[in-house]
Amino acid sequence: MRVTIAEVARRARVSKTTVSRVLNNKSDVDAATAIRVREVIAATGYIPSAGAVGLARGVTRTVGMLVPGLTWPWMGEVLQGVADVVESKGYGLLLSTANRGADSLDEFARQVSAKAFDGLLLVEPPDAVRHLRVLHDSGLPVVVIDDRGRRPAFPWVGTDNRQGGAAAARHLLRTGRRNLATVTGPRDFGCTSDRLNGFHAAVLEAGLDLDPRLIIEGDFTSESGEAAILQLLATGPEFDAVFAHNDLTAAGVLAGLRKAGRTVPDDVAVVGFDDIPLAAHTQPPLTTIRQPSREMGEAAARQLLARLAGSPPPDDPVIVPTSLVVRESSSAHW
Amino acid sequence: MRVTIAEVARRARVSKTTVSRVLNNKSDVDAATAIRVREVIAATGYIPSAGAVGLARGVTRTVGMLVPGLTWPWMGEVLQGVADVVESKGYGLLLSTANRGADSLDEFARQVSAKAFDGLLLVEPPDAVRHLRVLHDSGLPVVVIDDRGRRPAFPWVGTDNRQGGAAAARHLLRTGRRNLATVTGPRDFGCTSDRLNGFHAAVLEAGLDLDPRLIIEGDFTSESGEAAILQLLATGPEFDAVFAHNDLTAAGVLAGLRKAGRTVPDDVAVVGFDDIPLAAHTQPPLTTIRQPSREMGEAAARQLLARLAGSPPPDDPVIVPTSLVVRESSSAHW
DNA sequence: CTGAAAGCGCTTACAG
DNA sequence: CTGAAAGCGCTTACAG
Repeated sequence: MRVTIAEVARRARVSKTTVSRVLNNKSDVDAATAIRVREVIAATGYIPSAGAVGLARGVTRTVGMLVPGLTWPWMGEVLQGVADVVESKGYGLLLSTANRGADSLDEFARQVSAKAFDGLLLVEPPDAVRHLRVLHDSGLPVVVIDDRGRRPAFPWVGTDNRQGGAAAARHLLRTGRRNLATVTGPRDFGCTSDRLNGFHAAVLEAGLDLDPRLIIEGDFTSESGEAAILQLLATGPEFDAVFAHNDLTAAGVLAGLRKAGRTVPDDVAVVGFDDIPLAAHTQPPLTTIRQPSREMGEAAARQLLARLAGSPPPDDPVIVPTSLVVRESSSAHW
Repeated sequence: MRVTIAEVARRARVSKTTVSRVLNNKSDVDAATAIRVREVIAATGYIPSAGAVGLARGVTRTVGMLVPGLTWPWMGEVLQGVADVVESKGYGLLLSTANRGADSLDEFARQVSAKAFDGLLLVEPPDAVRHLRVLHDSGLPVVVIDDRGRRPAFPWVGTDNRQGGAAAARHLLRTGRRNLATVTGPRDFGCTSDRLNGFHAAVLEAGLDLDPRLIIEGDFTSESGEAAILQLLATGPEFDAVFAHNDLTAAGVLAGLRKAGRTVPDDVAVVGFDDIPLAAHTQPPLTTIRQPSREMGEAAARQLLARLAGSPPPDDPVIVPTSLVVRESSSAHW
């Protein structure tokens, strides 16, 4: 039989009110009484029922997290960042997936309405916009973790895609490359245009320009990277470097170059984006722009918990900077 | 203001009892009354509070999941498998991490005691044994997802490591390899001995044997794979194939062979274990024994939900079979 | 077929 | 410093 507050009260010969007071460290309890109650608590191993506390207080000490899918390469890092701060504050983490489309979103909307959590972390899903109305209406605190570079109506944390694109260009130029090709992400993603704009701006800054024929749209898969390279080699002008908008695409670029007999980095340098685990194990290992997934998770969780603790929503998004990770796919051999 | 059952009852001019009945599809409600109540529910968007229902029913419709860490390469697949079945049954998933050591386990034990969930999925953590006592005592239904090949005291789902090891050996022998080296996982992991035993048995079956000098203990990191190869090349007998006990180690093996100037697969064939995303992108792409992580997650979740629905605990563990994935690191060029 | 009442396990004014 | 009582939002005998 589970021990309840009533049982503890009985054994300590006090009221439930008093037990509740020592449980919550209210100051006005006689020292001796408090000690007696604490002894009973320790002896019985009593832990208040989360559900009952939640109902009485109107708060669950749980945060929800909705992710588009769990198998994306950087999701583990994001989750770990979130879990670390959420757990260290004694909150629970209720995880939901938008993996099964409308069904999952409906199920999720139920959880929101059922007040199953106090706040929500949202890793921006493809098309949840319609469903997000529920969130607004419910007045639930939300922080979005944005991997797409859209500008949501909620507080959000993102990374500096523009800056990352610029860093890629500068690195390539610094190591002597002049004819830069790009395999982008899907055109309608905000991060794609940010990465491309930053890349372009840095090239202009150096007094050079990008050849539009060397910009190919990909879709973030390695297949699209390989296809882009084969197309460039067949029909495009010469190039001595490729900036791929993510590492998977870059891996495809590497494969395409290998098939075509081009050497990396001697003939062509390759730079990716993300720094997923894969990047260190391609051949050659991939130079890339590290996306700080874990830090983004941590920052988002911290921001949400701050709101739950009463802070007002921040005016500005949190932007965690990218960083350049140099590996062999771009090292200058000259 | 949140709408409650009382509000619905008032608007529908019935008692809360009746509303509760139609909510839970009890049969004995007048058809017309039921319709009226449903209309009010639809009009107000009423969803019962999860916390209140849980308190009244003594059940949370949430399952807990404790994982050693979120950044392991195959964890995403396991999580997705679990999430898919848990969500499809309308359960919530409360995720906890043992990442911060004793602290996290304590925090987790509190959640268990606080009855925050109805059942638990446990991805076997390094040393949670001591803490697991809480679980037993609490009478909480538990299913463990076992990546270590230990034999826990709970119902569990695992994969057939022995069979996987055997498949690796048979594949290598079938493609003409005769001098088989192995880089194992840590010696005290059950999966290490299972994989090694299966491998060895298949070799014996073919009328051959393993040279003990060609068996090196690794620790599941790519560094250990690379180190093992360099050591073998320096001091060991010749070999024409390597079976690494996971893909990360295999990636290190590939790197070591490359540095030593050995060609894969011509000089040496390499087979890994797991089939993490990396495996398709090494150079050459890695032949490996696929560990069915997602299926394991699904199976475990299904089993747990069955128990929550009243099924007795199964006598036997669920063993999801491995499968051989042939890529270029082992294709016979002869 | 329907409702009043008790109960789930807590917290929180309120009164003393 | 302490306790009786009401309340959080549901469900479930019980009675009719």
